[in-house]
Amino acid sequence: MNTTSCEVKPSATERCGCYTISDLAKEFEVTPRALRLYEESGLLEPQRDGQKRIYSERDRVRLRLIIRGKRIGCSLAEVKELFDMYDSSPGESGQIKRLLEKLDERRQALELQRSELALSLADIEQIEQRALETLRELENKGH
Amino acid sequence: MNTTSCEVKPSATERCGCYTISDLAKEFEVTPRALRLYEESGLLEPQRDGQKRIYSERDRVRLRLIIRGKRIGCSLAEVKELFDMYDSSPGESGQIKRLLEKLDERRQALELQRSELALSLADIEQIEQRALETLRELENKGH
DNA sequence: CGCTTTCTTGACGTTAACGTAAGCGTAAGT
DNA sequence: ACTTACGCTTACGTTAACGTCAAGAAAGCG
Ligand SMILES: [Zn+2]
Ligand SMILES: [Zn+2]
Ligand SMILES: [Zn+2]
Ligand SMILES: [Zn+2]
Repeated sequence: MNTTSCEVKPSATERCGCYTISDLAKEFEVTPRALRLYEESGLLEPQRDGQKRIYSERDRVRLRLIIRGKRIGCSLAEVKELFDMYDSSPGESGQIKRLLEKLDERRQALELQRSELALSLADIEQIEQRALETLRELENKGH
Repeated sequence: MNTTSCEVKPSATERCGCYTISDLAKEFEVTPRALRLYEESGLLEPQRDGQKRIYSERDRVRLRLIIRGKRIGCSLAEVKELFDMYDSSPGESGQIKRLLEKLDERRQALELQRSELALSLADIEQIEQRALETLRELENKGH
């Protein structure tokens, strides 16, 4: 951010660690609308300078996690579930164990995905081979 | 199917290769509604006995492919695209080349997915390790 | 001062892939 | 003949994750 309205008043040489909504939107190639949605879904909690949202470094880290989660097929609700557990766990060993269970669930899902993905790649290879054969036959006929 | 209304009149010892909508629905654990949607989307073309749909072995094979496609994140539209190309290609070398291109596209997408999936698994491992450490510390304090 | 940009809060629109009836016909069992 | 099961079409409902306006507030600029 680094504007006059920024509370932090950093030195000239270093960034203050504040981001506007479009700062993060550009950096992560998402729209401001998406960021507001993530907030509405309880995934981000930016501070306010008047009405304007001010995102901290922590928000930025979380946003990275959200996007990573989305890319592996997690819904926003699932991401929130993980965030909540991770937030509330420090201290409670029960929560940590539940977190570990959730992680195991997700890992199993991922490994299932991986094996199906391998099958699909094999399928593609097979179709490709047959298509290549057909192509060669066609070219031989051409002579 | 193997009913009196079946056109095929197979011998008693072998199945005729006809399936009702609920036959396939049960076998693949999808609803009849889904099968009708796949038909509406141009992915299945069952014959009719009056109004009733009669699915052939070919339809069954396609259904398997549809489901496999869905599980790796293909939309119905993408599946249809592949079906169409695969159907129209026999003979046309141009079509075959386009098919090969499409296959390459999909493989690239799959391999991207695979690498992101690997990253995610690594992430999970890391969080798991930290959680386990925290857990051990808590248990040590308990004594 | 007006102009432009960037932000805000609604609120409604969109797409995919079905779910969920409503209302009716047909077939099999008893 | 009555019931139960299954199937059909038509059509509206649902969820997720945004997109797309509209209308207005604050702030920098010449
Ligand atoms: Zn700042
Ligand atoms: Zn190959
Ligand atoms: Zn039959
Ligand atoms: Zn481990």
